[in-house]
Amino acid sequence: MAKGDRKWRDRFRKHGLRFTEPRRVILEVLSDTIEHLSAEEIYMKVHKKHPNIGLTTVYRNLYTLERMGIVTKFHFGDGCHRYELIESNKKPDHHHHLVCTGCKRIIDYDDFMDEEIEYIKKVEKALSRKHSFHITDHVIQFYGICKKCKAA
Amino acid sequence: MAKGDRKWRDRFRKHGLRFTEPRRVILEVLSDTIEHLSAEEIYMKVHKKHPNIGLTTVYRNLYTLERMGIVTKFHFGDGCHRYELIESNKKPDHHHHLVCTGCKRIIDYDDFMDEEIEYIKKVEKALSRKHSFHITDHVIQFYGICKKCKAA
DNA sequence: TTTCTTGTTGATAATGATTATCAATAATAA
DNA sequence: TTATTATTGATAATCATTATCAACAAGAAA
Repeated sequence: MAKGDRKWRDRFRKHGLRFTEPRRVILEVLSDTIEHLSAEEIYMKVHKKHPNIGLTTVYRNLYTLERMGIVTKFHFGDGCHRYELIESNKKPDHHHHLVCTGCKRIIDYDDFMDEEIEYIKKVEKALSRKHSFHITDHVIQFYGICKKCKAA
Repeated sequence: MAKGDRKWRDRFRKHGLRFTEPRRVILEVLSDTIEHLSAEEIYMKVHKKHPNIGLTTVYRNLYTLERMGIVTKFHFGDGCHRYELIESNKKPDHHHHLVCTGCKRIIDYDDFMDEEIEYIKKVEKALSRKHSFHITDHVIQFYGICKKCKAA
């Protein structure tokens, strides 16, 4: 077992779960991409490496990984969910998404994160006071037209 | 035809569309609520007034209204889309949503809109320069636990 | 080791929201 | 009045996601 895998195994152990081959492969696929893959797309990449791993297993484990706080599930308005590894060495830790309504491409961006965090904090404080609402998460997404689609 | 209806009729006309009874009723339902109704929920309310209007018609017209810029479609992560009238006399023009992950209730809020607009503007400018991306819309949502669910 | 418990898997069927199809109908234009 | 075009409602189809369930495999207990 590779060194990185041992880490994963321990992480699963803590939740009383096992670090299986399908889980290893799914994490591998997610680690190797900067894209925002859907369950179906993940399944296809997984399938190339291990043709015996089924789609159900992919769905099931994406849910597991989500609960474990390892992946995040997004909805960009194209009829399916898309998944992203939270701790990826291919992406900035905290970032948001730019969705092109033309070609559906998704661009990560992480500018003005300080300003954003400042703004979010302010809102959180006000909301917890005004509505006694305890914020645990937020989603910020931008929609528009990318360079290519503008030219076309 | 009521005075308000004439306005709607003209608006549809401009798009080469007709202001029909199903459309009138759907708009009526949306105007009369502060909730964030799903297509199914809208259909049920519409159905009470006009039992002959079908679910398909509701879906179709919500799409039409969306394209016309009259309603906005949201996705709060509960497996369906929810619709809101853009120009409603029951809601502030610009607002965001607080989603309780416990009871799924959605709270509108419109605090700190100035700060937000300031922040958004900054991001828009930077993005258009950096990625030549032209932003047309954005989504900001907060997830957390509401008062009731916290107590329970 | 053997046995027992429990997590995991893959195939299949089921669900639920949304869309496509299509003939019938109603509104508008010619 | 007729021709055109938008609209409708019912039905079937689609697509992503979940539930079911028997077979299997890893780890714990004996």
